[in-house]
Amino acid sequence: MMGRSPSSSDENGLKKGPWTPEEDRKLIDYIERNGHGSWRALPKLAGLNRCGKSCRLRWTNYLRPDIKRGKFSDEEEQIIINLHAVLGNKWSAIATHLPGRTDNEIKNFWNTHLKKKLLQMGIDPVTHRPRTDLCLLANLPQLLSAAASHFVNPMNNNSWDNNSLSLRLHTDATQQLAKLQLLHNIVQVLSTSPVTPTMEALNHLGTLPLHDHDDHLHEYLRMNSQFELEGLGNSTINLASNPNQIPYSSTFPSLIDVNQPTHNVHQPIGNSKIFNGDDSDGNDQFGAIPKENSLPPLVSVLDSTDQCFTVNGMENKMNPSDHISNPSTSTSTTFGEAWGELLDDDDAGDSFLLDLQRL
DNA sequence: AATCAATACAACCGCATGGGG
DNA sequence: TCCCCATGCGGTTGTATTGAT
Repeated sequence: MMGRSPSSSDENGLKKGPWTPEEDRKLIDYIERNGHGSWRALPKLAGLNRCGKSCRLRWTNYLRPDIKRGKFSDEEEQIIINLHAVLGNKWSAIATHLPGRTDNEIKNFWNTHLKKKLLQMGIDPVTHRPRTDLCLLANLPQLLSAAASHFVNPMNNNSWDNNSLSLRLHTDATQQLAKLQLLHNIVQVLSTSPVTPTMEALNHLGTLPLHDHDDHLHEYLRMNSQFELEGLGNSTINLASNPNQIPYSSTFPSLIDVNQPTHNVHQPIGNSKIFNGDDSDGNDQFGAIPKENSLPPLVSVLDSTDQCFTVNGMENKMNPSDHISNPSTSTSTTFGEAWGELLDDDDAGDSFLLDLQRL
């Protein structure tokens, strides 16, 4: 299709550049009859004026019969993102989790689509952590919009077939990773924002029931915001900045250690093993997470007086008590309900995020 | 309709790795 | 232990295609 000039050839007179249908046919015919054997010897035996390496690449990246062609599904996309967060640019390792996809295809898809998508979500595609080189508040609507689509439950997607149980289970695990990472991003944006209503909204997290399967979320929220989530009722939410606060990363690791190369830095959540492929021997896949990875402490609502914030150059003044004292206000209620939906893992996301956007 | 820029992706390059002698 | 060779892998390039102006 595309590629190098068809007229190019190397110093040995071997052809380079795009393959012709005739060359493809010769290569396929030979391999189907004889297997590839020695790639170096293959071109001569197959009647091809190509180097063995070129033949190998053509076969493995394009002609192999088990290659799955066409667009990446949402599930595949999610798996790639989450595996990349864990494995870094180990395209071949990622490819082992996506049957029919080549490392080259995944790499190209990452570079042309997913990197940009993550950037739009406010996530650094290298570290998978929130970007700090932009005005996060200004980008919050985009972040939430991206999150809304991100949280659409893939289990309800018709694209699953009956033979994809492994992929489905895998996605389930990576989905949890994705959620946690995105929650991390959102909380980070909210917690670093001086805008009072976001803190008010976060207050209502404390009233939410959590589900057994959301232990990680539970722990994440606890460590990030110092909420007392269990048996909270109407008890006070401690949002105060605490100098002794345990960095969440020390007990609940970020998915990514921004300070380390991405290929050897990641910890599984809790003790769970998430991936069962080639890289799950656990020897040195998961390293320690430095303390710099912690979120900044949240601002105390209780201590706050009138707070000023600026959006798009306009100064606003909010009295947090207006919101805290009235939990029935629409933003508070919808945030809490929606957060519950999010944690409920069913119809996660849309209403919650839309409500959050209104804050 | 023409031009330019952005995108997509096959293919290439060069280094890394592992096995055999 | 060292060297050579075959293959694997990740990064980059080059060009056809698509979209915007």
